[in-house]
Amino acid sequence: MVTVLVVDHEPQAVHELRDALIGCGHDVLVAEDGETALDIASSGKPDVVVLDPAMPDTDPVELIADLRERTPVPVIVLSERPEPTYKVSALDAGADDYVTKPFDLEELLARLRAFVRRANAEVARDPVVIAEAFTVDLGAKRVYRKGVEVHLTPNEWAVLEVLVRNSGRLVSHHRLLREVWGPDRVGELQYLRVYLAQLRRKLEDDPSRPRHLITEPGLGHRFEL
Amino acid sequence: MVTVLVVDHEPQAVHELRDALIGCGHDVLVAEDGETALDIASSGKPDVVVLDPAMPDTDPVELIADLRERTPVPVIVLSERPEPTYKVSALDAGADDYVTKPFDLEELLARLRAFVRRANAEVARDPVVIAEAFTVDLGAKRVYRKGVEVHLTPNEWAVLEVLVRNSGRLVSHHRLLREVWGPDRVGELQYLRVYLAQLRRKLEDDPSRPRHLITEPGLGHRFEL
DNA sequence: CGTGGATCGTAAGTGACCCGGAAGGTGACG
DNA sequence: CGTCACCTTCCGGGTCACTTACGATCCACG
Repeated sequence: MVTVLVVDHEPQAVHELRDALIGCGHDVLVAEDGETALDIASSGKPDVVVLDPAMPDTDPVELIADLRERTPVPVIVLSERPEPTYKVSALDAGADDYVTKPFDLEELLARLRAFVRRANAEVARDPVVIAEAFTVDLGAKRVYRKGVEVHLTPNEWAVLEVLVRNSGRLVSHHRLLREVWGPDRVGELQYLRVYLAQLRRKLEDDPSRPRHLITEPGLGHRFEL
Repeated sequence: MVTVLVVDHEPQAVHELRDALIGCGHDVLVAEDGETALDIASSGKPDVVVLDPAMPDTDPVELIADLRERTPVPVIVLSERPEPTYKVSALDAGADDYVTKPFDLEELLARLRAFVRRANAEVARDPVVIAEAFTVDLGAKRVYRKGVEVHLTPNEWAVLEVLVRNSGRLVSHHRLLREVWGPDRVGELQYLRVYLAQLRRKLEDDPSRPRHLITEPGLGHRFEL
């Protein structure tokens, strides 16, 4: 299963591309502006990003550079502009490929496959994370503590999963809320306090002095091995 | 230094490409048939292969597959044939990119850079900046000094991040204030003095004679490795 | 050489905000 | 009707951002 993030401001183009990709058995995420694209991409879910640089309020070259800074995910630029100088600046900003519209869908898919093949050759992801106090099986969606399974509610699991998939990295309040509760609740900081407290109570040896589920005041949270 | 293996049967095309690449400071190896190409590529020297599939006695798709079997080096196909089916079969055989002749030299060079960059990026995933007195992990948003983590407040981190991401370059007061505090507070120079002082106290060996966090009087600040 | 102004560095104080903990209300579901 | 998960509210304690004040340094100019 390949997860593709489509970044495009044109709803019709998004739908065409989306349907085509889903039809080929891919999983598709959509971002209609640069901000959302950065959030989703740095969540680590997409295996590849397909980007249409024609977006209002967003400098595409800057967006590519921002993406590249946060995540190693391959970026394919899909543009109407065939000028070589444009291609060069996009590629130098950190894009991995540049396809000119109108494009052949089969070709785009082949290029996608080429990148995914390359990414898979690099690392086989280990879906089981073993911390000092507990073990998380991301594939089976289960958590064990001292050998016995701990039951987590759906929200608790969602929070833990985001943190563990970004092990060691800081996850902002904003991003955590967006990924678990959706973009409408990004202001509800209290949710995070409640669920982090519940996770600590269930998983940490000393919930009042957490070893793995760390809060960085004012910034976000971090899962520490 | 990037070493490029040019695989082409046409001597004139080889020379043009060769001169252009050398002119840009690259090192160039040449193979005029598939056999030689496989030999050179599996020697491990080339960082990237540029392949013209128009060769007698050699099936280009098979050649690509053979290359891919022996070495992970990226392969860029450079062909006169723009038909998508051709591109698809080349990409699926293991090619990493497909450029149609006539091609723009700048574009080809940019695509080369993209592959080389990616190859190098595999080693250094998270951007980590190591200064003499301390280490900054931009991905994890953490700072270490003499091996132990130093806690930074959100504002302290924001200032440090902007400076480190522009390592060596001068960042104006105006820009620093805008990026950390927003466009409404670009006049509050005192903020910068306070937070720079705090950062120096936490990170520099001799805060009163800073080695890394430099003030350029009247202009702005600079992070020096 | 002396003086004044501008810029910089340092040190506190204070109010606002953020965090953790606890607990109650609500709706879904069996 | 009981249970479970989710959301919401309240509160005490601690941290941090911003402010003010003052001394140091540098430079221009008389």
